[in-house]
Amino acid sequence: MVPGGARRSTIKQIAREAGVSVTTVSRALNDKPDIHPATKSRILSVAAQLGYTPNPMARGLVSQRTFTLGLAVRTISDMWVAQIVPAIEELARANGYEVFLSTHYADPEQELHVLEAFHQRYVEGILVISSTLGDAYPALQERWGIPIVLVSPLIATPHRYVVRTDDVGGAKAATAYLIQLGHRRIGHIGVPTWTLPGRERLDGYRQALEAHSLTYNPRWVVLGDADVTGGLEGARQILSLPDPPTALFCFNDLTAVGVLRAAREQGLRVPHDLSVVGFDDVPFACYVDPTLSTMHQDTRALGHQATQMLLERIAGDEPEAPVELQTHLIVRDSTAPPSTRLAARVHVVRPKEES
Amino acid sequence: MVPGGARRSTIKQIAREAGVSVTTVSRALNDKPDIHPATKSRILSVAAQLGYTPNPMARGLVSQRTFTLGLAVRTISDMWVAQIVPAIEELARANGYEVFLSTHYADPEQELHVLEAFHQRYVEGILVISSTLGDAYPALQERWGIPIVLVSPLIATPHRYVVRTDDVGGAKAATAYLIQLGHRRIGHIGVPTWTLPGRERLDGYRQALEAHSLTYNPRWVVLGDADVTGGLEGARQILSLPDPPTALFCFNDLTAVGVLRAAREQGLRVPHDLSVVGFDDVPFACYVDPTLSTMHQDTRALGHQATQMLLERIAGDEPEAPVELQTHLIVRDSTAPPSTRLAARVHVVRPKEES
DNA sequence: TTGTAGGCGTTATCAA
DNA sequence: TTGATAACGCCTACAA
Repeated sequence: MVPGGARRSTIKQIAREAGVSVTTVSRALNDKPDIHPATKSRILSVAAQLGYTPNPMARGLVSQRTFTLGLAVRTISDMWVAQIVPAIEELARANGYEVFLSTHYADPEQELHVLEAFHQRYVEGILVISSTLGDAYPALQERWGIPIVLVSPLIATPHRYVVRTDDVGGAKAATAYLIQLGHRRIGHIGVPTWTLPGRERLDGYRQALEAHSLTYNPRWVVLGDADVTGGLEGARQILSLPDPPTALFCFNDLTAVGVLRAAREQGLRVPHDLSVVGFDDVPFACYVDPTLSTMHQDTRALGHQATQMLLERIAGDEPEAPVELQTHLIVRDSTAPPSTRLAARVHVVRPKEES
Repeated sequence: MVPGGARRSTIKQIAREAGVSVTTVSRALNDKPDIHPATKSRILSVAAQLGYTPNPMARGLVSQRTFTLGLAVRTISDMWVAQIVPAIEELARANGYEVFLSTHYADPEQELHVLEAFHQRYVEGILVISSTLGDAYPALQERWGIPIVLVSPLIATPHRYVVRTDDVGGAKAATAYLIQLGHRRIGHIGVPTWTLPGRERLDGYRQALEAHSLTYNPRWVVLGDADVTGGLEGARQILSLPDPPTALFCFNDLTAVGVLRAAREQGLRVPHDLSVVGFDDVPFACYVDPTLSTMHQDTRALGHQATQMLLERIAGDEPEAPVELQTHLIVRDSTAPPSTRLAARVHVVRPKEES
């Protein structure tokens, strides 16, 4: 870098310039009592004129604080995550914290690396979205002496400090909604049950069926990847059954988009021939065709609450935990009462020349 | 936090434990010469056993280094950005740097705040994606004494240190491709020209038309927002013209998705009645229906090159700058040779366009 | 090959 | 109301 511009002013310089001691400068800068208003304002103006900014390292060295948080996410290229992150960053920043961001790609080994790197950087607290370390957190916390808060863990964990979505409830509500529309044959495109959300959304789905005395048909349930391809393949499989369901509750909006494609492949019109409900309510849910009915997650609240919890714990308080946020149903165009395929061919809802 | 786990070991403790001075410990830890292999290994094992991690603040205080980078992005909820960020983070981390992430929402005031916060945190360098401060960077760099590197600035800038995409070239290639398919009436759904990408993609579009002796029809160009709604509204306007184009080159994939919806609204089949080309090649480009032909941007390279440039400048080197990365066309299902449907709606066909 | 001493910029504890 | 002075943890001359 160009030399010359780099030199920073210190309290020592301010002290010299203002004709006082560094102690007095420190007092003025930190709004401490026992200082004459006149000297204080003089010092402040000198500081401003010198463009002084305190050195966080020097400060941290004595105060043992870094005002830094670590944030580990599975990937940033996930719209659900991408909505949570800014909420965290904003609240952290509003409290004087800066946040280190890192990706763990749902790999426990990588996650541990990331967390260790955070610890080495003396972060004051760690936030993990879609955590995969399960049992490890209480011990890590204890060992490192810093609080760890989990947002929607991917794996079940004994850790108390968790902010998550009520997946069971959301899945139940989504399924109940389909039942209420009149569907009796409802399938589920899910993800493996070793993941917490996968298991719980499946559970919610089953509970809703049970609550309405509908029998659970395992052939209407396919567990695959939590992306478009997963939804596509799962739906292909289910829709080629001799007795396919008339509605599908999908793990998330991505899988729902895959289902939409599969339906199109098979010449099924959504929602007329097939109703589809997603989960998450990511931004593009209202851009696909048809727009997606889905369970809305308040990602902003998720981020805020988690950060809040972390900051409270850093402050030494004991926040209420765990926190579970509710979802709510967003009805768009991918759901409707069931009809038979033949009837569907009579009504032309949308011009659809293909197939 | 639970007390007890918090205490960190220091070189002083290691020194005591190993029966040497702190200097010797420092030497051992930093691979300095002039130390007996035996003492070194003894010290190292003590350090390991104590779970020692150097205090970056103490270290930074003397070395004047933080090994921290600042990364300001417009928003993280943009798939294009979300692809660049991990590339930056990975390379930074591989070089021992941690990165602070912050959002500026394309607001110059907020961006300045963010950059100032970075400066106050003593970051060693700053990366800005979609920067909006235009003229300010050289002065900020000079004043703060730290390098700033821009990734695809939103606003034209005299700043040298820029890594960007060849927008003109990409737009030209996209348009040329449509021409080559046989289209003679090609429109553009763009964004305002006070943005650099907006202006350059429009320029590229016009250059391609000119190069093929096609006249530029201003009514076939609508500038709006760079999102789905922008594309939707722009396409509605253009497609309701008495003589609409048979192909549209869109500012990005989002606007292209909007165009797809508008086409559907009007009962137009893509690509049969209307060809659509996007820009960016974000992941969902191959999930929409029809899948989107688009100009691929190498977001990974964008992030890597920018980080590389920044690290080199931090190291005192003078990297080649600016860097411009090429795009390449991805042909999917949203483009085809023109057919007669829209042409039929044209009342007067100028002979020139028929050729 | 090792150790001593000084300082990085700041805050905290005392005494003046 | 102020100012020495001693930390905080680490590094780097310089001395031994």
